[in-house]
Amino acid sequence: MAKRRVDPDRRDRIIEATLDLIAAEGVAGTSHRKVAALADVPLGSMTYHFAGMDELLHEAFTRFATRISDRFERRMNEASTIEAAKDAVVEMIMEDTYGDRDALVLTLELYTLAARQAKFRHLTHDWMMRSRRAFERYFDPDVARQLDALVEGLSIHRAFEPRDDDRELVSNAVDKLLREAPSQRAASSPVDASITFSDELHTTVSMPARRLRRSGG
Amino acid sequence: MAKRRVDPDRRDRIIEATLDLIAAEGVAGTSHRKVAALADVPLGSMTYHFAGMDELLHEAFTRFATRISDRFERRMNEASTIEAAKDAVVEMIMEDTYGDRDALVLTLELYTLAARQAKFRHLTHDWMMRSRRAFERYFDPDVARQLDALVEGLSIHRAFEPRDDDRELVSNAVDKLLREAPSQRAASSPVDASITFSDELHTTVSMPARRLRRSGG
DNA sequence: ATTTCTTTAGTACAGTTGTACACATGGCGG
DNA sequence: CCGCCATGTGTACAACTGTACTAAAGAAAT
Repeated sequence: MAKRRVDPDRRDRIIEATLDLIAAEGVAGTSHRKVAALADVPLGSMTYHFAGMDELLHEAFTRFATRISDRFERRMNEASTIEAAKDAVVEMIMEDTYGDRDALVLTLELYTLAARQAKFRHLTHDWMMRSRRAFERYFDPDVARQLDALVEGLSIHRAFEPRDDDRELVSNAVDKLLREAPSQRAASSPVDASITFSDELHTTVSMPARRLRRSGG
Repeated sequence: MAKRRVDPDRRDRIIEATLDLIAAEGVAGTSHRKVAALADVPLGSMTYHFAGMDELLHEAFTRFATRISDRFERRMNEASTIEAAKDAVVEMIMEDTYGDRDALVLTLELYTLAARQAKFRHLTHDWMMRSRRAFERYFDPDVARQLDALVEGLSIHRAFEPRDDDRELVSNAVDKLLREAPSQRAASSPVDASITFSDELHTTVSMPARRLRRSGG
C-alpha cells in the first residue's frame, strides 16, 4: 500500500475503527494498538490525533450517540399522524431498535461507562433527551417519558430473548401507555426547542492533540 | 495480621471482593492482583481457587444475579393482593430498583458481558426469567413481560436522571400496563414451576482449580 | 530555494496484566 | 511417629498496555 503523505480522513477512520472495535471487544478490549491496526494507521497517529484514550472514547461515543439519535429522529419525523408514530415505535422495537447486535453492545458499553464515570454521563443524558424530544412531537411529555422507558426495556430484553411472534405483545404495551394521558398532572415544562449534543464543550474539533501538549495551551 | 493456615471462607471473600471491585472499576479494571489485595489474600490464591479470570467473573456474577433475584422474589411474595403487588412494583422502581449505584453498574456490566460473550448469556437469561416468574404470581404472563420491560427501562433512565417528584408518572405507567390484559392472545405457556440458576453446570463447587489443572481430569 | 510548521512514523520505556510453577506448611490417616 | 497431600505462598515470565519522544517527510510560506 502506497504511503499516504496527507490523509485528511485519518481522524474519522480512527473513530470509526474505534467504534467497530468496541462493538467487537468492548471498551475493555480496546487499545491504541488494536485500533491503529484496524484503521491501518501507525501507532503514533493515535497520540497525535487524540490526547489520550479517554478523548478517543469520548469522541467515538459522541459520534455513535449522534448517529443513533439522528436515525431515531428521522424515523419519528417521517410519521405524519399519531397512529403512524405509534406504528413507528412498535416497528423500531420489533425490527432493530438499536440497529443490530453491535449497536446494542455499544449502547450498553456507553451506559456502563456513563454509570461509572461522570465525564461520560452527559453523553447518555443528551441522548436520552433527544429521543424524548422526538417522542414529544406527538405525545404528552409524561407519556413520552414512559414510552421512552418502555422502548428501552423491551429492546434490551428482546435482545437477550429474541422472539418474532411477540409483535402483538409489544404493540399492546405501547397502546396501553398511549391510551389515556395522565390526568392529575398538567403537561409540565414545555421545553425550549431542540437540544444539540454538547460536543463543542470538550477538546474541540480536529486540533491535534500533540500540538496542544507541546505548546502547553 | 496473623497467618491463617486454614481459611474456609477464602473463596467466598474473593468472590465478594470481586463484586466490589467490578462495581468500583468495572470488569475492565478488575485484575487478579487488585482482587487479591482487596480480599487480603496472596496472588497465588487467585489461580488456586479459580481456573482463570472467566471463571471468577462467572461465579461473581452468578452470586450477584442470585442475590438480586432473591430480593426481588421476596419483595414480590410479601404482597398478598394485586394492589399490594402493584405498589411493590412502583416502590421498587422509585426507591432503588437495583439497590444502589453499585448494583446498577454491576447490572450493566453483566448485561454488556452477556451481550458480547455467549458464555455469560445464560446468567442474564435465567435472571430475567426469575423476575418474570415472580411477576407472574400476580399478573398475566404477557403483562408480566411488559411490566418487566417497563421496570427495566424506567430504572435505567431514572438512574441517569434521578427525580424524586415523578412517583405519579411511574405509578401511572404501571397502572396503564395493568389496566386491561391483552384480549386477543390467550395466556400462553403456563410454565413449569420454579427455575433455578444453572450454576451446577459450570466448573462446580469448591474443587480447587489447580488440582484440576494438575491431574488433568 | 530556504526556512517554518504540520503531519506522519517508528520506537523506547515503565508499568500492569494473567498465568504457571516451585516451594512451604500444617492437618490427618496410617 | 511418619509420610502423604490438600492447601497456601511468593515469584518469575512473557505479553501487552498507554504514552512520550526523536526523526523524517512533505506542504506552505517567504
